[in-house]
Amino acid sequence: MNKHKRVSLKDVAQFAGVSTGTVSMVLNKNPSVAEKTRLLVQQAIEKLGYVYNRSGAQLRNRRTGVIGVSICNLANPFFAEVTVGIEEALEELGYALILGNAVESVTQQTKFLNTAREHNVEGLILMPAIGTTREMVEKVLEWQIPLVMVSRYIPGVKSDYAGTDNYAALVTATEHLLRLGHKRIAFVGANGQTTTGRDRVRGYKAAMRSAGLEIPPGYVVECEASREQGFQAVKKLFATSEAPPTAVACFNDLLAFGVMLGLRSLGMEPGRDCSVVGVDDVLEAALWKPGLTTVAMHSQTIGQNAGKLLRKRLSPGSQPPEKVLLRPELVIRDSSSILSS
Amino acid sequence: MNKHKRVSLKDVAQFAGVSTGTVSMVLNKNPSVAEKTRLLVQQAIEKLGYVYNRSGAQLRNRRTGVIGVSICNLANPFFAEVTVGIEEALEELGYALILGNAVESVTQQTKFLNTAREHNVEGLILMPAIGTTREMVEKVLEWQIPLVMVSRYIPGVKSDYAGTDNYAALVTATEHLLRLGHKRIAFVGANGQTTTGRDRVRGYKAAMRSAGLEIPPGYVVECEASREQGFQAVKKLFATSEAPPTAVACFNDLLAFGVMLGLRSLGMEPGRDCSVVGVDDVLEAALWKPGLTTVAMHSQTIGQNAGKLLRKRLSPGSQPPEKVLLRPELVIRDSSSILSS
DNA sequence: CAGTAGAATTATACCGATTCAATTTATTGG
DNA sequence: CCAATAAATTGAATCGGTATAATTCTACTG
Repeated sequence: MNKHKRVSLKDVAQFAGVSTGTVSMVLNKNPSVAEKTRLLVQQAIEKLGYVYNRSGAQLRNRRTGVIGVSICNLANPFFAEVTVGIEEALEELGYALILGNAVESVTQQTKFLNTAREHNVEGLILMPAIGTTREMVEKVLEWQIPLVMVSRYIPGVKSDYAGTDNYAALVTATEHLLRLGHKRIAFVGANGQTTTGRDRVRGYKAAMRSAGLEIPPGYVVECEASREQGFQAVKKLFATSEAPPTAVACFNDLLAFGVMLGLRSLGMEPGRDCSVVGVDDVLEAALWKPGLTTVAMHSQTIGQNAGKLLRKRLSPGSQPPEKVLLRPELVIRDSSSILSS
Repeated sequence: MNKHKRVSLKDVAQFAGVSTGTVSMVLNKNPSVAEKTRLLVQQAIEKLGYVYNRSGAQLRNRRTGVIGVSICNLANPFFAEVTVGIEEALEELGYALILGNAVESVTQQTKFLNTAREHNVEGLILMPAIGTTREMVEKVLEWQIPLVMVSRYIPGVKSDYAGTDNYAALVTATEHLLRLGHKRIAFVGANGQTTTGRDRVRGYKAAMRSAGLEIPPGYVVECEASREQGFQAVKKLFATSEAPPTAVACFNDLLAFGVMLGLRSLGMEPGRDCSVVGVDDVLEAALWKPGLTTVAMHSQTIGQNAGKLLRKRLSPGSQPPEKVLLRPELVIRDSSSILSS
């Protein structure tokens, strides 16, 4: 109502004829306030159009109700989906998210983490950007702010972690192709920059090895996880190898999309002439033609788990760091099929 | 360094042997502090490991350095990209973003906007969720917090707005097809739930009308924006109409991909037997065979513009609300061609 | 060298809520 | 009906900065 000066708790108290302490208790649903006065205060709040001011509160009682979330790359649908899960889990508990997009730059990431600290976040969720070192994270841990790492981890760092088993994901994907009779299986998207990348390549190699298969040279294509790079990778794969692969396991769905498009541009039909398997099961995967066979990483659930871990960490009593690893799940669609010939 | 009690500005002042006011001035880069004392204070800050506490500051000087961003649906890559742009523009100015994902629910949206207000955000950026009414937005405007709407708008609401001209996008797309000689042009993906949807259909219809063409019944297909729906839409389009279209303008690229696949499944080659045009210019568009002719909407730039508008609105002096509409840009590839026959 | 403009610094009230010991009011048992 | 106890309320100190008026320190002029 009032145009110029914001209504403060003091104004409400005055209007209702009680003390500020009482109003505060009403706002915090303190049971030791009489029903009669509670109503009185509530009416005053209504009447004056009072808006709770967290700045005042948080100064006194260190609780800001804010969580910092550092995202390695928000433009990547996978991490966007993880973020959705985090938001969902924490919003429910009344927390607000302050969010930073590192765009895979540790400088940006550090800058954001420092800002978050100044804003007195009660907890931090970190999807480490490429190049994040153990030292960096340990410095943050010294701040004594509850920290949960998500999706990627940093070896040796003692902290909560939520993710999906990347190693198992590529074992699953590769074994699926093996079961369909494929033997010449390539891997597109090798990338040693993150744990995610390293674990996935390891999974692929392990599955091939335990099937007793050699990986021909050139079958492991290093590249970034984008559609274009997948598109390029296929060309390389089919141009140079004497014996072209009959199936391609990809680092993630984005790459798989690129690979499928690349196959088409070479006159091959994905799923028929060459099987393609992705990882992530982003929303789009089901909408492709052919539908992409992929390994669901449950991005949104990862986010929710991160939220839950943080919630545990925020409540009093200190437990040792916990790692919550989801089991990846094979989703069979039409981009993979039995090897014919 | 200190383990238990956080170092405050007062501690720094004491250690450096100056007053709190001086320390505050150093922190705020106030030029009227002597170089000598500035260094002294800086050293003390370093030594004690002081961390700036915004809670204290914002209480006094109403500046929180926080902007609230309400996203209609973060899982949608288009809006995620817009968010990236917003982050980029505001992070640069030292603002932190508090973020809410409405998931297309006005209840969630309202809840978030209220929280943001309690957190004393200095500005709000709103991508309205489906079902947002004029009344809702006008209530927010009454809060006197600078507000910028993005991508979608609410007719009749007086506020800053950043987006790309959706009407022009479909005029451009349709006129491109008309120039190629097409007359029987269908539209796939009509959807009246958002201004985006309504404006695009309007653009298509206007272009057809000003070319003096009637739109045959069944030529405007209502459906959701997914590949699968595009795939289905084509079948409907070619099954029921006596005179099948020679070109299809689509609500967005995703649908266009579905349409292209649908055409193939009917034995037609997109770009040769039927032209297809999309909207958005997602990364994939260039990789398809044939490359998708589309209208670039520059999602990230929209976000940056929103950030810039807000920055203007935050600086003193009140101008009338401003609408920044990007000009969509036609990107011609191979999915559209001259009408032969 | 006095006088003074200007630069640098300080002291203190203040922002808006919370907290908790102290006080007032209500309730109950004898 | 009073004392004892429980319930409800109050008031002032407090959190950590910032603003500003007042003050001290410098440097320069005539």
